[in-house]
Amino acid sequence: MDEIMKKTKYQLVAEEIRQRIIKGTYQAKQFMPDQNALAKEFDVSRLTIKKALDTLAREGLIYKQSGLGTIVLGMIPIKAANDSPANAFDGMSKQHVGEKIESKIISFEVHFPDKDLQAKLDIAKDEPVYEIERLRILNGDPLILEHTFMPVKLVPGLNEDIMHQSIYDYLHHKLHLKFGGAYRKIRASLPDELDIKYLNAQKIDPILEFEEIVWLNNGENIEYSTSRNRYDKRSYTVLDVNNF
Amino acid sequence: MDEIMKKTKYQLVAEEIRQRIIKGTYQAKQFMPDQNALAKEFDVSRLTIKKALDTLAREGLIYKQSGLGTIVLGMIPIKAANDSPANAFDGMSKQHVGEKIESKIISFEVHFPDKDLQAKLDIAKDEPVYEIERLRILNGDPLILEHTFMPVKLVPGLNEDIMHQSIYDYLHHKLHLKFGGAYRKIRASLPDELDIKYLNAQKIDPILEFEEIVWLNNGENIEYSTSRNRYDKRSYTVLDVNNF
DNA sequence: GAGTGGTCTAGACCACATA
DNA sequence: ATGTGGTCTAGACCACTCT
Repeated sequence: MDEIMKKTKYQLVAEEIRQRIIKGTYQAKQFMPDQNALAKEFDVSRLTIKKALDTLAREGLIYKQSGLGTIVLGMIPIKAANDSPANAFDGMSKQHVGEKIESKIISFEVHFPDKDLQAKLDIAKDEPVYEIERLRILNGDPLILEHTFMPVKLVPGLNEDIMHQSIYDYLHHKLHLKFGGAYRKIRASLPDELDIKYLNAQKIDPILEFEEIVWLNNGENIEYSTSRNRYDKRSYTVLDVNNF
Repeated sequence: MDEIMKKTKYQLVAEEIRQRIIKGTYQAKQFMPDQNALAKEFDVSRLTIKKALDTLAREGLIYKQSGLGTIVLGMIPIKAANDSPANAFDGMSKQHVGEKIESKIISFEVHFPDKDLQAKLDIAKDEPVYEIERLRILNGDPLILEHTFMPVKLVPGLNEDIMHQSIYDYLHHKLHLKFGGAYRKIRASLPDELDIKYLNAQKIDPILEFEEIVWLNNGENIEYSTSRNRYDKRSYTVLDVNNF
């Protein structure tokens, strides 16, 4: 485990109900007990039950319908192991535990941001930024080519040693920064020279590209980056649920 | 407007605060008034304020940090007009109001599902399914090639006339079905013969592919589909926020 | 009409960040 | 120590779906 987290009541309730769904105590495509019954059983208020069910609904395990009841959805058949879940802030290391991750640094520069980058990072024109190109290698196979910009003032002491490991760990555990959120844009694109050189992409191999802005819990933008994935190695998943 | 919806208190509060952020009454990268002050001002309970702020946080307008306060994030610089938002259940028509949408039907068949499709739609092997291939054309340009499977029992009376218009409207307004949620998988892929023929894709043009399962509010799966987008025409956006 | 989930309140306590 | 947002309660009313 990463950190010891004190669980709240609704998290404990959610965990128990999740187990019941997985174990089949609550069958897929069937109604669960209603919120009042669950509140009585767990000896908590109905609102606490509702929060627990909200959590499970966001995971796609159940669907709540006002006036009707709560239906168990169960497992989703197109999920796969190499999907990156939509809400993943952890670095690659957390998504590929027990696998071998290497990083090759292609370039590492500092300069002033141009107009476009000033807007994306929301910084002044005289705020220096790091520009990093890094190749992430999973079990010996080139997987992602990252192109990252970060304000120097937010990431003091960044060096090649850190970049060979996990930048995420450095930000999180050494600098004690916390991520607030991220906005991602996903598209397909043609391979460029760098992709061909480093990702071993063929001239016609499409690239799955992510463009993203990440901000901290205090609202400052910490990163603007594009990352280019080999099309045959990665896909991305999103769960949309009504009424949230 | 599509439907007249009675707004709840927290939706009204959210709307007012959203306006204040847009108008600049609450400045980006600054703290908003705290929840108690807002509760007093709007004369509602603090929980109602919290629900309103949760809504805005999910939109990426603000970020809440326990022990600190609520920070206004403001507009996100990499958003663009042709992005499809992550939570879009509306058909294309709702996303492109005032633009000309046509549909060309490439094939329309009925048959029994194979093992794979039985799992994806969660139906028995003797439940007939529609199989539809449709080209969606926006303002004269081929945009999306859809390949859709739907159980016949859930969509009675489907015909070519409806498919030329909006299937979404037929499901929603004629059959009064309601979508519960969707699970989407996004990847880049190589163009196949159909893409080249109908999307006017070149042999090397990558395709942005969506694979999705959609379920109704009663938990039944209504659709399994793959849709293939011209890489230069569409991108997809996702907002991730911590603590939800 | 009966039963479901959604909203809302007033008040309480807790976890957390800053000073 | 103070103030923030997060959780939790008990009870109430509402909107919705099905019979």
